Amino acid sequence: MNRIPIVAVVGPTASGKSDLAVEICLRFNGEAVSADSMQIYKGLDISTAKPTEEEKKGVPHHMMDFLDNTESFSVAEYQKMAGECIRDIYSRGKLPVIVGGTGLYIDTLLNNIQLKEDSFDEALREKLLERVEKEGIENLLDELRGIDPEYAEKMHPNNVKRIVRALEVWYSSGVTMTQQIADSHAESPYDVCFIGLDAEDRDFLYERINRRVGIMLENGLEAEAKDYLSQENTATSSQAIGCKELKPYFNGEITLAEASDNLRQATRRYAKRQLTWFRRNKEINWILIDKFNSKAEMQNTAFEIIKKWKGE
RNA sequence: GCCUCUGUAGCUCAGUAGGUAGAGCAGCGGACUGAAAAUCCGCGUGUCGUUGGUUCGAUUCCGACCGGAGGCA
Repeated sequence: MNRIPIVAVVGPTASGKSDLAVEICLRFNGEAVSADSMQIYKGLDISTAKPTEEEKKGVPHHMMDFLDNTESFSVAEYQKMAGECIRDIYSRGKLPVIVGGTGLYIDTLLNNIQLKEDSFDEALREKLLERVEKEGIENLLDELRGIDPEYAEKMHPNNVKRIVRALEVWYSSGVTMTQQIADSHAESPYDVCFIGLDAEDRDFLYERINRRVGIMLENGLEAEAKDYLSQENTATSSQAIGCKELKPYFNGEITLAEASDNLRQATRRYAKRQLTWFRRNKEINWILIDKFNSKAEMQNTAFEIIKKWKGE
């Protein structure tokens, strides 16, 4: 099979992915495809650190800034839409460059994980969540033990989301979660060159995060959050770091200084979880951003990795 | 200069009637298959300021010194 070549730039927030992706696109005639569960939304420009038109340097960016924040979204839709984007970019003779920090989206897309059409039932999920309220989670976990003991074994009773989801899969499709995962593997139509950004010194990354949050506040994060909170919004976009942390400040419960500390901390923790996710991908070529004297030097290293992968 | 208080984890502090110590927060590690910037799980990381003394044994008792806070001059 003729696989589509793709470069994927991954890593924690504030590591410089967007920047590097633009440079890679310019150097290798590529177009960027965002893999970020929050940048898909219109608005939230500051809090999701979307690159500005100036920063995009004329490079087309896909899967970004297209969905109204009243709409919910999920990995299945992402996989479908991003897959179409990739084929389109490739058909025009250009290199698709995936860039983002949402590990689930990236793995599902690039590993071509097969998600069953009929294993998804939102109404059923609501009912199961009601049952959790009424009967308690232990009951549902017991039920799962009878259906899919292997998966239930791995579930902690506090893990309501996954227990409910496992039952949802069973009752909607008649297939256990364990079986669904086993059935989901398929050959990937992509030939991927993974580039991961990280810092050797964690504090270096955290400093960048702290600074970035400060800049966001200077650039009007407060107004953006206030505006966002005044609208209706879905579960998906309301999970973004930004509004959540500023809300108690708007309600007069904490000071702005406390809110911005919380904002920094939430972002640091997010970065840590992203690293945990990406570290298990052994195909990633890691670039340590604090080992370079200049941005150009770091970019060059990435270029070399891509050239080698292309066989140039 | 004298007196008093104080020094224990990255921070704020407990504690040990002498048997090398524990909470909160911070932090670290992991999981993740249709909510994923979400959600869940696990982990104290320490020359108990330094140095002598008493003691089988000192973070704990005593002395000196160093650092910090306050008071009297």
